[in-house]
Amino acid sequence: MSFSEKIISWYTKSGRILPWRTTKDPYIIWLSEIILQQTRVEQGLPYFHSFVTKYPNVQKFADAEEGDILRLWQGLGYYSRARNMHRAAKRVIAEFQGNFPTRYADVIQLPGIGDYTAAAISSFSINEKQAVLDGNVFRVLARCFGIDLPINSGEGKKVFKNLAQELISDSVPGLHNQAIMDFGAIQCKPKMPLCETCIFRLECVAFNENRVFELPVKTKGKVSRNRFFHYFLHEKENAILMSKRGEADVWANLYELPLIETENEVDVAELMLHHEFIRHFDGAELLPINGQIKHVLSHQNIYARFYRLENLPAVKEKKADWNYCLSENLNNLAKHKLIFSFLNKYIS
DNA sequence: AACTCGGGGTC
DNA sequence: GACCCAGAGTT
Repeated sequence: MSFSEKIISWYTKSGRILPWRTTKDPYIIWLSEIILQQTRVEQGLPYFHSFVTKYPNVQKFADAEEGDILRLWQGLGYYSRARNMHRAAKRVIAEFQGNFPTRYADVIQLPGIGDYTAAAISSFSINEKQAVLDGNVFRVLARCFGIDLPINSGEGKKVFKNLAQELISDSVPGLHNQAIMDFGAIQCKPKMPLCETCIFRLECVAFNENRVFELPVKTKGKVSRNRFFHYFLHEKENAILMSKRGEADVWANLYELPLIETENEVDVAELMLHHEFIRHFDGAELLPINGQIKHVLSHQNIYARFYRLENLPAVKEKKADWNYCLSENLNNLAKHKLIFSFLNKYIS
């Protein structure tokens, strides 16, 4: 039996049953694939259901407001995925007459769709022979074939891509892609892989050379930087002063509370002397609401503190991105996790 | 090639 | 705390 036949045989017995696997509709497949980028199946599942329900076809998606899409995406992270999806949907309407493309060469042109997602959509929808290369495939191939090239290097990506494309089934490439990814997720897991019951025990290079825990190899990236955020809760007549973030930084376009960022940790007295604080909130009392909250992102550690602004008759200089939002309308705004966790806890 | 972009699970 | 997850876009 070939590698492909073996892995498909494993999959038909032990694979997962997932809602997007029962369709050939490229739009539904696209929805699931974007949601699952760098996201666990269990984390993405509820979002998949809400998106399919609210936007059952690409026309509905294209017609939506970006704010509504972001709000539905709220809490999932990597928010540029949602914005790119909106742009992609509009282009499907304009350039493909609303028919979501299926060919690799077509879908890879759309924003938010790279090599992995193009291979997934084209192989799942029309069985185009395009091997997917995701974290699971890297791991399975690195171990089975004993490849120690870093998976995040240019050479490594090329070698793994060629190998994956060599191994893929001629007759059922879509099934093969599903199978190898499920195999990586369930059997050939990053930690505690199930080698004792593995169908590749006899030929797996890593297993036979006792190198399972060394593979795959990945070169380390830069260490996270630390940032210190100070958020201000200012309530006025059942409304809360909210701020919309810009395009450049994390959480682009999402709503939060007015923010002052400092280079280092500062206490309340220092914060009240900060030039931005004086510019906007001079004269107000500052009541710390909680201690320091550490919010970890993949590339930065955010140390956040929240303060209540008291006895502030009016904000002196209101930034353009600041607006009062009635508390009953807070749910209409797409907020990032740090903020909606805070609001859920401290605002009734 | 290196950096940036979230949030959550596992060990 | 370190690593990983159905990766992609920008510099």
